[in-house]
This record gives sequence, C-alpha cells and structure tokens, in this order.
Amino acid sequence: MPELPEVEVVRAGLAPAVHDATVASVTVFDERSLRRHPGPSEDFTDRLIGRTFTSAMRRGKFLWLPLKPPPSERVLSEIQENGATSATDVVRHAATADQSPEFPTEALVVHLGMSGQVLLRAPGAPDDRLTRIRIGLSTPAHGTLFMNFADQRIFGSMAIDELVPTADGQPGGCGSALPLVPRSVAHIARDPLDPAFDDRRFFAALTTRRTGVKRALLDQALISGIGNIYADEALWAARVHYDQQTNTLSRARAKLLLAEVRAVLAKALTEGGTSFDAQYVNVNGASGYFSHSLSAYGQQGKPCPRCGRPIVREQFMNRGSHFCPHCQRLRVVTV
DNA sequence: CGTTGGCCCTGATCGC
DNA sequence: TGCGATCAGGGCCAAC
Repeated sequence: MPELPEVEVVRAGLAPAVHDATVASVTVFDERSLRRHPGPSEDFTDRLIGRTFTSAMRRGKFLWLPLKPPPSERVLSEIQENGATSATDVVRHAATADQSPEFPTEALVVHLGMSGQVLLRAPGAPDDRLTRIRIGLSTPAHGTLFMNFADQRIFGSMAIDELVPTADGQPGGCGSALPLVPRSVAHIARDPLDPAFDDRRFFAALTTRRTGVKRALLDQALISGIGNIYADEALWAARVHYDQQTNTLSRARAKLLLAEVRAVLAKALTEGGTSFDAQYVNVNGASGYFSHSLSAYGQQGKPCPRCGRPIVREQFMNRGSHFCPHCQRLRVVTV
C-alpha cells in the first residue's frame, strides 16, 4: 500500500546511493515483475548493464531513475583500443572521455504496486525474501551495493522507458529539475505536493466530473499519489462522504479537501511513511509507519476521534472505505 | 468520450 | 498439523 509518502521515503533514501552509480549486474528472478517492460528480460538486462543513474525522481506513486546516455561510438572505439576489464570500467572511461552534457533519454521506471520494496544491501547481506529483481551497483559513495526489488503480490514492476518532455516545461517530478518524464508516466497527473500542481484545474475538473469524490481522489490522471489509506484519512478530516458527487462539492469544501489531502500526505511524510504488516519497508529495510495515528482507515468499530461514534467500513470500488457516518454524511444536492 | 467494473497476483492469516 | 478459504488493492483496459 505504498502511497506518495512511502514512495517519497524510498526515493529520498535511494537518491544519494544511485547518484552516479553504475549498473554492474542485473538478475531477474521473476519475469512477471517486468510486465511493463517492452521486451524480454534479456532486453531489460542488456539495456541496463554498464549504464549510470543520475538521480531518483518521483511523481505520485511512480519512481524513476534517469540513465545517462550510453557512451558514444567514439568512446566505445577508444575503449576497444585501450581495453576495459568490466562494465564499470567502460562507463568510468566514458564519463571522463565523453563530456557530452546530453540529457538522459531513458530511465528505469519503478512502481511498487501493492507490496513492492526497494532495498539497498551491502555485498554478502542475507537475501531478502520475495526478491524478484536484483541490480548490482558500483557507487562512488558506498562502493558495491545491491538494489533488491522485492514484491509479494507482483503488482509492482520495473521497466526501462523513454523520457519525454513535460507538457508544461516544469520538472518531471520530485527529485530533480529535469523537465522530463517517462512516457508511461506522462498521463499521470502531478501530485498535490508538486509545486507545479494546478489547484484551479483540479477544482474545475471536480465540477465537470460526474462521479464520487473518493473515486476522483484515487484517479491518478486527475491527482496522483493518493491511495486508499490517505483518501479515507483526507475525506475524514474534511468531513466528506466518499460517495459525495464531485460536482456537488462547494468550492470551499473542495478547497478544504485539497488542503486536508496535503496535510495528511505531509504528516505521513514527516513521520517516514505509513506501513502495515511489514508489507511496506523503507529503502534500508526498516518498517516505518504510524498506523496508530490513523483516524479512519482500519479503524472500523473504534470511536471516531472527533465525535466518538463508531467508524464504519463499507465496500466501495472493490476496496474498503472507512468513514464516520455521523461526521461524513452523504449530502444530496439538487444542482 | 467519460465513467465504471473486472481482473491481475500471492503470502499471511484464520478457522476447522 | 494441515489445508482450504479469505483478504489486501493500484493500475490498466474493455465495455457500456
């Protein structure tokens, strides 16, 4: 259930380790984790070996590591003349010989899905359970590291994808000023913590749409980064029923809801992300969650922290919706 | 075209 | 002790 705060914790933990790190090895244990990769696992491996990451970026729940352009033909022939003993050698050589300031053109795209984890491990560390892909890194800051992608339910994935310019010219996401985004992430809206998030456009969409507000909050093409947990939390904080039609929300209520979305995400972010049943583990492998401070999600039967009446759980959109029937009433409005 | 329902996927947990 | 049933839900796509 990693949502924006959890993915951001992973991104922030990954960033210093992957900066200028070169891929020395790739092991794919389960090809299903490459479902979103356009090609066989050999293609994934071949395109990654010897490449160097520049940074770690995130938009909503999507994470990506831009790749420096591969060495030019000229550099490759130089290497052939001088000899190289490893892929790391090749890229080291390329970095010094090929001073091209080119933008990255592709990236390793990571989505954690329901249960994905990215774990950084030193050589010789015990295997992480359910590791589907292991990427060996040669890093300037930490020497050799392994980046393990573990995923129980295999809803998550890794893929290499082309980077395309952002529509608004703003940075593609959090973590770098690079105004690029993977093609497969381009349709994902900016998240509400992104400085380039367009509030007015969001409000306008709410008045246009004919759907329930929780469905809208979970629509990553409208606003990204929110999952089932923080949707329930933000709706509880704003006292809005999950199935309230978006076009019946007053502008003031919509503004309050967006503010509560931001507050809930920011709070979780400062506490290191929320995690349940050890499904979510941060980049170092430590579980970081603060489920005790959840007001609605998973609190069915417990008293509403605001009014004391029991929180109720209902099925909605094939997931659980937790809310206070007293504080969050469905308002039927004639428009 | 906007909206909606269904499907993917497996380990942990629970009850008998 | 063993085993089957149940549960978790993000993202995508077909269908309406």
